[in-house]
Amino acid sequence: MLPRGFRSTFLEGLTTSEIKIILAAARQEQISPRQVLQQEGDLASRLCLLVTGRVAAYRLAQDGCRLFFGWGVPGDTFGLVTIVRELPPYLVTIEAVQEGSILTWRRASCQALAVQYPNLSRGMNSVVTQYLDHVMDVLAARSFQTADERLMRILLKSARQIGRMGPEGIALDLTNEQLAEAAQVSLFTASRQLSEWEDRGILKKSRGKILLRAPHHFVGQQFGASDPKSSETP
Amino acid sequence: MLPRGFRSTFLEGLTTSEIKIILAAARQEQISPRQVLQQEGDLASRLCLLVTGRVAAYRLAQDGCRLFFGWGVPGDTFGLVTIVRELPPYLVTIEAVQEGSILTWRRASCQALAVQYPNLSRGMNSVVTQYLDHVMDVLAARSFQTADERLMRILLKSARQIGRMGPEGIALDLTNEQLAEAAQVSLFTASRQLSEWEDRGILKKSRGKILLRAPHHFVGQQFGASDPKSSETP
DNA sequence: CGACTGATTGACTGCCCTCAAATAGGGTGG
DNA sequence: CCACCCTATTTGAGGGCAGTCAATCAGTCG
Repeated sequence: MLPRGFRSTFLEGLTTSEIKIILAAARQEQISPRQVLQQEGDLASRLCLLVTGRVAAYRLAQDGCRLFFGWGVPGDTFGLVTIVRELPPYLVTIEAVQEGSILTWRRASCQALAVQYPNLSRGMNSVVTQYLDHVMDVLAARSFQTADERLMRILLKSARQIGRMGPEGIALDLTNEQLAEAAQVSLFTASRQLSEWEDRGILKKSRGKILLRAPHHFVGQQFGASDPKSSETP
Repeated sequence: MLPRGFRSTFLEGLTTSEIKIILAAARQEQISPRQVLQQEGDLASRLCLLVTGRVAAYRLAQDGCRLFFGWGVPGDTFGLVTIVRELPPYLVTIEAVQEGSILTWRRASCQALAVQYPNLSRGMNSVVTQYLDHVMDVLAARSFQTADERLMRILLKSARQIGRMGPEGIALDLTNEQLAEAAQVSLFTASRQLSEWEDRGILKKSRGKILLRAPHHFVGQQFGASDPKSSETP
């Protein structure tokens, strides 16, 4: 039911047999680009585990501007708000950006499972905590970093999350627009900065794709962006 | 042990007798201004419930700049990361800004309680989810609102959280500096804007205090800042 | 070979931060 | 009661980062 090598914070700490039971309670579903898995504000009725594919998490401002929070990759979970008591609305919109598949649990079902398996409950807690940490990082970046630094940050983060390792470097399937949105930078600023980096040989651009050449060369250089936790080298 | 009328998301859904048992496992402690209850990055060893007083939650940037996330008021809980599995670091620093008192649980103790009382586990989940929602709101404000709008947003939010109702309006114990930090605005921008609002009669300033006159007059006026959920009037 | 979407480039603008210097509160000690 | 100090606050001038706008260019797909 799950691909080989599948890892998920959500299921961490559970035994194989427990996982089997929990998965048995789920429904599998295919997803396609532009499909909305959950909509911010709708009543939270189900919890999703992304099995394959890629999704985007964002909020809509009143003027229609999207506030992007991050990508979701296999192993990530959405709609965790489902298990709190008062039938609350989803906090963010989740939209598929690639073909893929998800597992879903209905509200009652995952509440029951959470009570029965404390480790599942803890897993959910871990996931929400990770999201909290991540959003605080994004806020810190938005507050203290320049547009260029944020852009590099996103490039490196995306490389780790959705990059495909190749002989010439790490390939990313991202348009300038997606990159700009993720880095909270205007489309033009992104284009300019990427061009400059291309001139410097740091990366190579093509339509809808970025090739990061040997990112280890410039990780942790002047960009405090890579990973604040691991950059404290004693 | 708890003041009359004490409410906390953390303890919601628990019976009185359950609460009694859970509180019995806690240690009470007094806190004073500038005292740090937990430090970002330290290993999470205890969970705190604020009983009385006021605290601030923030992160430190590498250059020492503080990134303020919000106030904590009685009923709020901190260090929830304590209950995840891998003995992780605290996500934020919590610092007292007023005299007050807290209840604390040690790691092992609250993990055991969480397993025994699923409703406590759910309560923790609710709290973390609320924080996540809040931080996403702050990020949205930072991204889409002007300095003035953010300032007004903080004024209104603070009024609800820590305002004291009086005959002339709502009194807030906040310095310009605290306000500026919370709104992610420079001290000077804050001062200027507050002066303008004072001229318009919207508020009255004195050293370290703000008096909001009849805030219902300008809530939801040109400021999309008040409360995005309730401002969607059909 | 069009048509469409994605990307580029330059010029301009504006919000808001920075810096410097002055001003005012409010408590303290004489 | 007054002089004093420390901190909070004000005000103006100047500048820079990055966003907006408009127009053009390039790559892909039918």
